[in-house]
Amino acid sequence: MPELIEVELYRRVVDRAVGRRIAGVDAPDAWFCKGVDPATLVAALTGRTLEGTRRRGKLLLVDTDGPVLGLRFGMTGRVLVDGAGPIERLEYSSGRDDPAWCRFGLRFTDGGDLALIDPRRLGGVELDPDEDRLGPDAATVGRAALRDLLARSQAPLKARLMDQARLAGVGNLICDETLWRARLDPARPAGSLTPAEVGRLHRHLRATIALLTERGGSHTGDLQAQRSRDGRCPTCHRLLLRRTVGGRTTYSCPHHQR
DNA sequence: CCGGATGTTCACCT
DNA sequence: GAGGTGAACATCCG
Repeated sequence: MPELIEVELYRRVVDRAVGRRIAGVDAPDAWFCKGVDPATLVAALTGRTLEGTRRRGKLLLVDTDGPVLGLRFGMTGRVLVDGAGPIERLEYSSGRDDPAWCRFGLRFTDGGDLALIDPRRLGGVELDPDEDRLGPDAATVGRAALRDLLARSQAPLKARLMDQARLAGVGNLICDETLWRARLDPARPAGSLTPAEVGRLHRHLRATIALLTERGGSHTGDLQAQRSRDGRCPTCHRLLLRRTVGGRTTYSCPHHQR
């Protein structure tokens, strides 16, 4: 699930726990603790109070009166506070809930808790993550900054937009939906966009993020509904082109996207 | 049974 | 240096 949109929903969930004090930490999976061993993580967080939450791209940051806790969700991670997640009616899970999938947890002194559930284990937790390894957040990036991060690059437009070090938060689904709405070919060299095209991309990037957030997730796009072999362009109903761009499966309309 | 999936990192090529 | 590819992680779904 997690792209920028989902992580923002998770941030609001974790925000419910701000002000609480950590009574205990569960870190049963050393592999899930990135750059720290579980014992160090437990010691660093126990007794701390949550002071606030932030998000940069797909990285969820939890400020405490001690270290900053970084939460990543990979492809299948989600977070629960006091057993509850975001108000998500389109949760795709088929009712599975294996306790072994809880990769990290906080117990609070008020009796509540936070749990990071991640079946595929592609997410992770980190202490004091290096936030500057990420580019500006895609939800708020300015037009000039977007222009600059695309300029002079021969890489495919899609690869550049999904390069988290240059622009943070855009995942495969948001990217395809945005480029379809902006009528831009994902394989175009990033640096080949005209100023008008950059403006269009900037407008559609923000509009698409806002729309999909309102609809409830990265998977609610119009193009997403056609993301299958015989998918067709929602606008002209021609068969969509399916190929790999920037290492990811990409759908686009060869008629509309240039 | 097989392939692919909303992500990231790293080794290894060109 | 810039890009590209494939592997790895573990599970579900078509």
